Amino acid sequence: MLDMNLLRKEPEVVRRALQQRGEDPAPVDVILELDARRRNILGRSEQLRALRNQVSKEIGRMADEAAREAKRAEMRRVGDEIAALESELREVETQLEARVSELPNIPDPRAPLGASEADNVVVREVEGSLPSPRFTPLPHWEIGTRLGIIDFERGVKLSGTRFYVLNHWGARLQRGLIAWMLDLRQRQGYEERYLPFMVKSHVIYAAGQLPKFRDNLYHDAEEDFWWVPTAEVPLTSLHADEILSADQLPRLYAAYTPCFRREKMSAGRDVRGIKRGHQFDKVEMYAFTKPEDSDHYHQKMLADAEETLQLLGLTYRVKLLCTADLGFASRLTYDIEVWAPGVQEWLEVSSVSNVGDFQARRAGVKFRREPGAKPEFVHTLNGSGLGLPRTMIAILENYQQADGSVIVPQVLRPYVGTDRISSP
RNA sequence: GGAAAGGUGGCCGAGUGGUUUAAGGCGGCGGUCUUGAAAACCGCUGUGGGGCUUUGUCCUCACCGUGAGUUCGAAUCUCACCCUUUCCGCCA
Repeated sequence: MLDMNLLRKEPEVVRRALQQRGEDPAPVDVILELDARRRNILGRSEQLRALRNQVSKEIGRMADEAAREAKRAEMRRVGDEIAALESELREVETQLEARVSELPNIPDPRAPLGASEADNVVVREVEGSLPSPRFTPLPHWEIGTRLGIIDFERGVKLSGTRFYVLNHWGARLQRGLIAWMLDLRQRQGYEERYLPFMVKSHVIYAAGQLPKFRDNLYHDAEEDFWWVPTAEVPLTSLHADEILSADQLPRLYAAYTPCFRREKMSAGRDVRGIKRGHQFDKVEMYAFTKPEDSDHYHQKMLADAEETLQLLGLTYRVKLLCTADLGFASRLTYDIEVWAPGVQEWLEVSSVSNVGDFQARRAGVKFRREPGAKPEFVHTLNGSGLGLPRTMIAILENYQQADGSVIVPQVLRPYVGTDRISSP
């Protein structure tokens, strides 16, 4: 949610932001109009309320019954007027909020200007430690099927397209990765949280997934429950409507959750393999910081995500997203892509974003610099650390051997329980 | 799913239609006293919206779980809902 004061005082900043994102700036004018109407109606209704409050007190003290009844009749009319104004006010406020809540965040000036994802900027490429193979690497769906660790057919039997079953070492590899990543996050200073996988609609809203991205979410038809599309959603509201003290900041969290996405936007894309499923696992990093510290923790979070790939020995690159590719809530985002030689593709395994106060404003997360000081909104940051299926793809494809087996990366061996996967 | 009790400020807790401008206490902050601290005493101490010939120790509105209603006036009365706790039932 953008600050209404910013919209009033510097509407051109918001218009420019929308243009940079490739969106229509027209809603800004609609919003300013609604805001002016809101304040006009509010002023009139409050004046009448003040009058009624005052006269009501007088009525309570009056002795003369005739005068009393006259005042009562007068206040009945005032009451009707207030009711009319307030129903008008509610309508305007509903529209205003709907419009403002659909505005995306203002891009950071450091986000490169661009028209599409083609304008994202590669800021660094880091070579992994693995020797290049002397054979043509297979894609992970071949490796997984041959080893019997990924069962696409039974996934489809149970739940249809974009689902799969992991068998034995496949399941253990994923579970080991999750446990290892959570332990790594802890060493890096993040506190682990186990979270609800279904949340109320206000929680989805606070993270910025509603109202705009309703189509990509699974929703329980009978109750007000939404399946989380990422742990970022419940983490955003972990401190909703709280005022933290300055010494409680920063708060760094890590959480494992499955993620559920309808993928309506990418129907027919990436249907092969495990790259894009309706259900996938992820370890997420999240931070609440003072505004002046968010840049620092953005860099830390990026470095922490990168360390994951370094420890796995994988080749990756870091991209700075251009204004057109930036997520709805984000001001500045780095994507980390890992090289997968089987599918011959850079796979996005992490997205690390500084959201500024955008989500904090929606969720109502504030802090006080010192006792008695006026509460301010915190900044929030989120980063994948990492998405599991794509990390699995990278491991299977990079660590595959000529004989069809897959070496388990050194750091994962205690977690997975084997050095090499050569059969189910 | 059934029954009962309950939901008031950071916390505890009083408050059944108008001196409530939400008592009182705890906690927090500041001060007096003290070499320092404690104790004692004094003062301050919620959030959000709106306004401006005075940006202020300013004016005003809203908020006592949520929403609707009754009333000139609601924390207080009515209705619906939500949540919490305890017990019973079912259950991993």
